[in-house]
Amino acid sequence: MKPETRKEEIINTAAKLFKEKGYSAVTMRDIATAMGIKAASLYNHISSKQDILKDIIISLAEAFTKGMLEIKSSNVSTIQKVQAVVKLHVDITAQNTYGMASLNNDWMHLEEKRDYYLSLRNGYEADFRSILLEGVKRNEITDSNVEVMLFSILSTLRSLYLWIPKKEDVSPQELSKSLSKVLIMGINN
Amino acid sequence: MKPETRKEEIINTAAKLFKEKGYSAVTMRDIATAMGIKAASLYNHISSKQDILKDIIISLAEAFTKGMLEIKSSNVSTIQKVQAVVKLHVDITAQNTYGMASLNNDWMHLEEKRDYYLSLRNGYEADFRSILLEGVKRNEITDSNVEVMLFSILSTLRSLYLWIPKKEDVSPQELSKSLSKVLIMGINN
DNA sequence: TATTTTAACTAACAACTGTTAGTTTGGGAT
DNA sequence: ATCCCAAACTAACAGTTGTTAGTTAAAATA
Repeated sequence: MKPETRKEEIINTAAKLFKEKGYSAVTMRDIATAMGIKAASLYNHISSKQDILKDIIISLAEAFTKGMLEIKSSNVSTIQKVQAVVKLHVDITAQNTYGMASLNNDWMHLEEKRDYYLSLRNGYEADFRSILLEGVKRNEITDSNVEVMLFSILSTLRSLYLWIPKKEDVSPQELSKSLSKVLIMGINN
Repeated sequence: MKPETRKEEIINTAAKLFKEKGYSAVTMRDIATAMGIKAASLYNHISSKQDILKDIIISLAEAFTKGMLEIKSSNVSTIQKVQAVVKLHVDITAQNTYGMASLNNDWMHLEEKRDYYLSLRNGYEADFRSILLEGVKRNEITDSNVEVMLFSILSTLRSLYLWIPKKEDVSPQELSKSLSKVLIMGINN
């Protein structure tokens, strides 16, 4: 089913530890011990500690960028686009909750790739903002503070990695649906 | 106006650095250099690195607990209670954005005080949950997934520390108001 | 003026960090 | 049987870590 390579095993083990303690607090010896080997053996598969972080973060960031590109170019209502963004986050996060922790909290420790990551992130935010602005223009979305809406929705979606593991009984489909409802309709009756 | 003690100066400098790189990546020498002194000199004022973290986090966590206690015991509508919770977060965060970063991201490095922090945090969440449940019972709040509402609102409020510094032109009053509106009424038109 | 306190300093420590070099082991291909 | 190679190992490195001990200069107190 899943012929996981040794390198992928290292990356997944590291991501799990990074989520618990953060990148800087995890040592190569921690990762190795968790796998039952010695730290030096890790270097048969990866080139540096930073390389592990890069592999975790960049692939996720590119997945988000790719997903946003499809949503942006789709010909549907603004509400449907927002629902698609919610689904994108739920799906990617459900598949890799550990990696999402690093994406959110450890990106500043990317050295060479930091600027590239930030450009992807800024582009993503800009795309989402323009979806919302278009929705206001089309009268599909309240004409109040778009920045606040953007911030509120993205904050919630970026925190999913903390919450999904605690609610394993909820399927991604259900979660996307109820989350979209709350974000779009609010909580009042 | 602000007769800041040397100890407070250390704590504020540390909090700023902790926000940028995380607790583990900041060294005592980093903190000292930022203040123009040597690392060993810090120990005339604080007892350990962990002690700095504890001072940052516990005071904030207790401020939230205290604020929630007042809201819980106030005799107002559920919507007004939610608005009060939003205001509580905006006010505390606006006053100490650096510390809020540690509260959110570095609490796992509290050693002796970790369990105490977690008990405050869990109590806070439980109180907020019971406010929402009461609102559903009173028909003030949609009878859909309360856990999703709780998660969504708290995620947004806990991310304020990232957003407030970028929008310095927005006053806490305005922010509380527009944020409450988005969280309660949603974004649809 | 004499004395105590505050808050800085230098020097050093033992432990830990990421990483490299060189070696060994065992299984698959020739 | 021989070779190859992936993947583990041991040993060690140079630099960094939080922290302590002991000292010093200036400011506050007596």
